[in-house]
Amino acid sequence: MVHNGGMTTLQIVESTAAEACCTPSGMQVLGADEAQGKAQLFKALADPNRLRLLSIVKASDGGEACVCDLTEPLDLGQPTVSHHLKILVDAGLLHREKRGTWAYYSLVPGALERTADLLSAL
Amino acid sequence: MVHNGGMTTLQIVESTAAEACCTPSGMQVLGADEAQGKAQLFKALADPNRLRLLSIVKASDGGEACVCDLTEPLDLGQPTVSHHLKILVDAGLLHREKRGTWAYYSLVPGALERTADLLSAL
DNA sequence: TCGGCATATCGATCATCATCAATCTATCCA
DNA sequence: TGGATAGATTGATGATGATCGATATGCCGA
Repeated sequence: MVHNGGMTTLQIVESTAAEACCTPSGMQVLGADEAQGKAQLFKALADPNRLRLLSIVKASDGGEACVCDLTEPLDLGQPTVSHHLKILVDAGLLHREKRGTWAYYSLVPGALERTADLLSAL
Repeated sequence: MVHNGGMTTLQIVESTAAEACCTPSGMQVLGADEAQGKAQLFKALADPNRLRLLSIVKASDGGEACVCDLTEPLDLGQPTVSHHLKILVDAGLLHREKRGTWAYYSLVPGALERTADLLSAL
């Protein structure tokens, strides 16, 4: 609100869900739909155990780890770890590959960097 | 877990709460305390309305905005906006300056960039 | 000093989330 | 084929969070 009686110059840019992840060129401030999608990504990062999962996977030999690698260091039950991994996969941060009995998780290349860019581009 | 019967090579590095935000040089994976602190920061970003608040403040004239600038575009009640702003201030992302009756909020310089760096450095 | 305005805080409510125990599915091996 | 193992799914529970109405605080102008 401008206290000299003038109009505010802010422009709210709305967008459809389909284009929620690509930024319109003329955008001034984040629209509701884009904000929703980006918040979803940060929600995936807003848990200490999920941050540790990403860190352990990144530091693991070969850049991948299976669930049994991740249960012990986090001191969580296997279903809970599996649940967190699913959230990270759904967010596009982790990749899941099943080989035989084991499921191997690895970082999606560039995903963390793209997420970081979201912040600078806010 | 290494399936050839050998020991795992992962090292968990713990740290006290006091040093939760500075990364020890020899660190391999995120310890529980560091993860806690970093998750707290991402929690502040994990809400679409708070992302829009940051975006509006950043795009505002002079880089600052008061609560009455922010209530209308978000279509939220004033107490709710005030609540979100407090979370962003507590997270170190926004700065609050009271001038007369109005409270002006502005981005903490470099805060978003530092948060982005947390991701690349995971 | 008083009334009005901007903002903050409080208390309650409803929704979301993290976690676990139990169970299910799929794969491997004997 | 049957048992064992890795991982996913389900259902329940306790905790955390977003939102609002009501109220408190603090500042300004008459």
